[in-house]
Amino acid sequence: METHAEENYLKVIYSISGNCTENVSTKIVAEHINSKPSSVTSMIQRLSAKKLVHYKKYKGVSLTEEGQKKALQIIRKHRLWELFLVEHLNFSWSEVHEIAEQLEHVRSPLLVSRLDAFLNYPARDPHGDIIPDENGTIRNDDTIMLSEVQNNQTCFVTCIKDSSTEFLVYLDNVDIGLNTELQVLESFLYDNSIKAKVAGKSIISLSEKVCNNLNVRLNKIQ
Amino acid sequence: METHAEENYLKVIYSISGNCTENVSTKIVAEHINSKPSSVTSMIQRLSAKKLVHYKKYKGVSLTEEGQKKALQIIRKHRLWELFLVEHLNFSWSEVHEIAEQLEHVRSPLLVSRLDAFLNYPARDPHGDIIPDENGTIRNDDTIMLSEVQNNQTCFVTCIKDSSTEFLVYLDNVDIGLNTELQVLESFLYDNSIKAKVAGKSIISLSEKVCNNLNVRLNKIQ
DNA sequence: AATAATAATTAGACGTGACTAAAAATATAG
DNA sequence: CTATATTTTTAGTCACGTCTAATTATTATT
Repeated sequence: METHAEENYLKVIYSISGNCTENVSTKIVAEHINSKPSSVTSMIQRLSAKKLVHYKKYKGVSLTEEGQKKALQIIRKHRLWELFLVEHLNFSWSEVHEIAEQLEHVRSPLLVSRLDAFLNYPARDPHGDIIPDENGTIRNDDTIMLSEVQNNQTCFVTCIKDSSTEFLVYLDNVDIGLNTELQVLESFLYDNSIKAKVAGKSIISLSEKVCNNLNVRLNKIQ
Repeated sequence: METHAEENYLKVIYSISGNCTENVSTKIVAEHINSKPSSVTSMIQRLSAKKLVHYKKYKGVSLTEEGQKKALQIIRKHRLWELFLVEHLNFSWSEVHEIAEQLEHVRSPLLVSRLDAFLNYPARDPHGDIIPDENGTIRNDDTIMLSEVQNNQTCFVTCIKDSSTEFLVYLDNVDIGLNTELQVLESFLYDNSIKAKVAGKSIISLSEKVCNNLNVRLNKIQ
């Protein structure tokens, strides 16, 4: 049984390292969780004692199988609640993150499966992220980063990876959302920015950071 | 801004003393919250410093206006979530308490009002308790305790005051639930138990404790 | 390879919230 | 109205989770 804080650490470590479970530095975790490296170290040591992370002093941290499973349970809950909030309580997709951060810690396996059923066993949350199943499995898909798309190819946004308010506000401003069509016109090696046509209308420039935080699919229908 | 523990104390103090905000002893609070009197004292002192309770050493504790308002906000959330769980996620009324204890601490005024709207501004939760409004006001009603009903009067259960699993299991067992018809046949001064006809069918004996924990209404339709 | 810069860890402190054991106050009984 | 029983409070400890400051490793630079 994990505390809320422990659950948050697992979730953040997962979201930084992804499925590949590479080693993550104390500093990066601290930045993501809005705390200090020393706090991270002490928590990491506790998680290590619980065998939820692999940890070697000065060598960074990675999730154990067990830790990853727990992280994915939290992420599953987070995404199910987000979808509930958007679909049934009329929240917009940019408002739900903070509330879901709280709801994700509610402990009741039955509640999660009932919510899943209520939402009709959804595949993705309102940001387009795949919702892990009860076992923590994530269905494969053909999604790539916008930065990987070739010139003149057209693609569709499937996932906003960075869920910071700043990014969401930016995207609203340039009229990019889930399923928006993007045609890559030019890529600039100089700063890895691209020029793209948004929804067949406006032409704008997108920075490297933006391109790395948008996932897209080349074929329209999934 | 209160912690979860503080919120739980406010809620328990309210549910012991009720709207009359009478003084409550340390020991009683400790029993309700499943902790020790010394722990209660230290929390009470903190709540007192925050001006959420009136407290004089050795004289018990009562909620301030502010404290009562906060307590009612928590109770409002608790009851709204309980209703949501029963009406939309197919939980039975005896299963929801524990989950609602967690959901009630989710902090988001917008979420509460959206949930309220989603549930169509309900007046009562699945146990028959009145749901306080946004201002913490509880609508008056004509509910009395079963122990106050005269012989040969017929009444209908409006509220199960004790929400312990033991009591709920007991009620299931004797086929008493919300809105069940009860006809009081005899009252025994010896132990304040009564003999009653349940739903016009079985005749059973109900202890004083049971009679004090069931609220009823004399007219059928509220 | 030695030094400077950066990152990670430890040490020590603090607030929260609980506990036990002991002391103080209040209530009850003879 | 004492003596006893009960309740309440205080004192001291502990785990969680955070912080700052100081120390130790690692990495980058020259």
